[in-house]
Amino acid sequence: MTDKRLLLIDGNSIAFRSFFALQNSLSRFTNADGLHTNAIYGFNKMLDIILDNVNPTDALVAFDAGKTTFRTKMYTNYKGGRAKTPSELTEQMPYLRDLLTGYGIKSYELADYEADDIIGTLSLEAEKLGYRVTIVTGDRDLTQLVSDKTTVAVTVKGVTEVEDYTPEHLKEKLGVTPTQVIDLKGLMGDSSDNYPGVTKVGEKTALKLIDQFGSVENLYDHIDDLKQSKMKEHLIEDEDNAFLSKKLATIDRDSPLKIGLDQLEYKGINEEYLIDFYQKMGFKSYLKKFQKSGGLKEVEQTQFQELTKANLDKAMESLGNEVSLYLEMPEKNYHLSSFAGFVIGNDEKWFVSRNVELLKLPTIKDLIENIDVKLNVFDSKRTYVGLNRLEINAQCFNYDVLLQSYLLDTNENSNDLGLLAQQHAYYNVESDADVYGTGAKLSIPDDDQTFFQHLANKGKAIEVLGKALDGELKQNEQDKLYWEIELPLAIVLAKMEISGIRVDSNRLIQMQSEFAERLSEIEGEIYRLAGEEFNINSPKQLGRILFEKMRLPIIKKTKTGYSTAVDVLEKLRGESDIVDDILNYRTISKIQSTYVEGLLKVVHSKDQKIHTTYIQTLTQTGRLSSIEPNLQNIPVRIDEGKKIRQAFVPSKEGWHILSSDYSQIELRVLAHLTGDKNMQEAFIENQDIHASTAVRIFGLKDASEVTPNIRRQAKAVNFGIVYGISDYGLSQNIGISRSDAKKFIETYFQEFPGVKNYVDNIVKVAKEQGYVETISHRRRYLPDINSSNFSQRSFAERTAMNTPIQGSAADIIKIAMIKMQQELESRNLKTKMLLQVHDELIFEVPDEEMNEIKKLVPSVMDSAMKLKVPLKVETSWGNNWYEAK
DNA sequence: AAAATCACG
DNA sequence: ACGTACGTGATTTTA
Repeated sequence: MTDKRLLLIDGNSIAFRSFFALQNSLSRFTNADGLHTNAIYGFNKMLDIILDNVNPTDALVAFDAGKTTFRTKMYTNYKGGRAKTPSELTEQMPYLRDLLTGYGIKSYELADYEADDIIGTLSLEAEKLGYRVTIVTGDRDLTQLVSDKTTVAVTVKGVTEVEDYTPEHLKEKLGVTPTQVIDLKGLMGDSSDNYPGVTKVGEKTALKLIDQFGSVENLYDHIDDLKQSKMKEHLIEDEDNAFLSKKLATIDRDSPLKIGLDQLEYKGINEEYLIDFYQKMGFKSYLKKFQKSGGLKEVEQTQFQELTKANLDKAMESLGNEVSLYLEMPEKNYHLSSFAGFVIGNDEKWFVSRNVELLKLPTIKDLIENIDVKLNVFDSKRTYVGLNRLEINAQCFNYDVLLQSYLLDTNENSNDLGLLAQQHAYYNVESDADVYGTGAKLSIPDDDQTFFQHLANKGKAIEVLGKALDGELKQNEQDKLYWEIELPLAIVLAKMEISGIRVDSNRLIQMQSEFAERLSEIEGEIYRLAGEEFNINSPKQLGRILFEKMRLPIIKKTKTGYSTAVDVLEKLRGESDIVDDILNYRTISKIQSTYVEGLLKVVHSKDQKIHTTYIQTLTQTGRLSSIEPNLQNIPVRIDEGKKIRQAFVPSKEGWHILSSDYSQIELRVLAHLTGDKNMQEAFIENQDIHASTAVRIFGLKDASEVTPNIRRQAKAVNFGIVYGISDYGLSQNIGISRSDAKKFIETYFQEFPGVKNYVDNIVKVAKEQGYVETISHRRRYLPDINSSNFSQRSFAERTAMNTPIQGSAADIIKIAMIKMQQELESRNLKTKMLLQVHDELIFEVPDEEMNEIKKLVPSVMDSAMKLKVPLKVETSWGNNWYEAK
């Protein structure tokens, strides 16, 4: 006897399972080279679980060798008609072999044979020698191999859960013996392998027949015993098929392998190889395991010295005119965060301290404020704001590694320098998460050595990466984008955040009690109509009331139950008065919780202002985003919500709020990018663009024939074009049939041939180069553009159309903001730029500057970039944001 | 942590 | 036949 345990894995089958299990997150699983990695990741996960369970002494992963096998010779249609394997999976197959090498597991394939046959042959051999065998597959056919020595683990859903088949389990579940699995397949056939079996005989019937006769052979020996039935006719007619199918289903347990059991020893993981592989694949979670076990390559530690008052002057003197600086603010919100310490230095000289007060001392402050000293940082906006809070005014930022990385690839924007460095193949700095912990456990180490070392490593990482990424930006022709737009913008944004916007808290508090009163009224009415009290905020409970208790028609379902979203409720309006009450309740409670109460929470008590944080390195298109709080989605469409804007007031008595917004900027960018003459003409002649679109697509004589409804439809078409149009989307949006929507789009493309041409071309460009660009060479990669998955590919195609439009509009307003800030400063104006809302800039203006500003702002904005059509800017002002509209 | 909903451009 | 409009963030409930 032996205590050997052999693990046999059906490689193709598990790869397929892994791929499809993680198909929804396909786009999240790509490495730096754009290779998809979901199947590899899933395979790895499965391996870990299986190895842990089986603890094998020997192991092998068997793969299918190619398209043709001895089975295709028997039956040409074997596995015919199968959908082609998605290219996203095919490209991963070679790397699976590398993964297995890293795990110390042999992989094997044999011409003319399938993985099943390899597994069948080896398991039989092993059984003879007394091994225990475990077979892992996603294919239940292999259960024909189970025995008292061999278990077959079939994946249930995904790859993490398996069902273990033993002879007993097989009997219990299907009532058959292992060899009868073959008879079963013979009778029922296999649609995925494309062999027929007997007509109209499925699993149920086949099991019944096997229970009765034991085998296909015996069944046909006694076929006359069956009483006359359709089934009997089919059995007789398809006798050949039954035997053929049985043969096809039979695993060859004597295939001519050129590998023997003695070569399958499971050697265990090759750490160095696997770490290298994981780094190539970008598998951070797997890499982490090694870090914990201490197996990861040693981080090269940067030398440092603690900075003190005593050595400060000499230290700064040694640094020259380019330094890297990292100011550690552990909390996310840097307007409020504590300061944990800093590192400053270059080359081999790195100085660290926990005491940020040192930064205020002359030599170091002078260095940072010296316009000739270049500062390399990670996140210049954060650093600027932090230093500003210490009353230090940073002057000359140079490399901002976060910003550079984001411009190179919008997805590489981690706020953790260590993680971001990894994405650029720099490993000599750990992630903050590893050194400081995360969530509730986040804390700066008490131990100086640990903390200082990490800071020093960060300084070095910035120095090395800043230079490297600068080179990459040049290669991509993105250097102007970085130096002339994004880097200067970071400081403009920092100044806007620091200025903040004054909020009249008393106004909000007054609104709070008004809304509270109305909410409780509506609440009472809803409870009365529903006949009971329940949580109106819970879609689940609301769904039960509306669709079960009150029996309103079900319009739409979500993953978890009934949908109660606005578009559904709107259709139910006539059914019961409760619907209107719910809609009202929703509107008001949204305003109350998110805006009235939400904003009150983030007003700084010190200055009665809100200081948002703009995120410059997040969106896929180049827009900004705004958090804590989001000041880019303050209500405006519904008057009740819009009143929130009354609480946004100037910071000084007698000043006004002024707002300027670009009119139709995205359609103007579209007219520019597409070069469409008809569209350009409309803008050059300053026509109402939606009306003129309506004239064209509805074949009207002139604008006088455009009714509001027709204009509304044309407007929806224009939006559709910008979003990457589909007939379905348009039909849903304006409530017309899909075929009508299709006609609209066709007519649109006839009338605007330049647009049609652009749409076709941009998709082609995206497919060829893998990314699209804005006017300023902002880049967005589209890894799914060649996907075999229709919906992923379609999504990528729509984003290919939309991103250059939305992104170029973002470029334009960013340029305008930089010029605007320059003008305000060079003219020594007191006016402050406060907010940006994608196509709109908001200022607070002292009365004496109003005349100048109301001309200056639009003129800077409309001249920000020269397009083939004019840019149009509309301006208004008032005592608060509500009035400035 | 994910899902549902709804606020904005 | 597939299953959709593009880009965001905050709040609440639920698993």
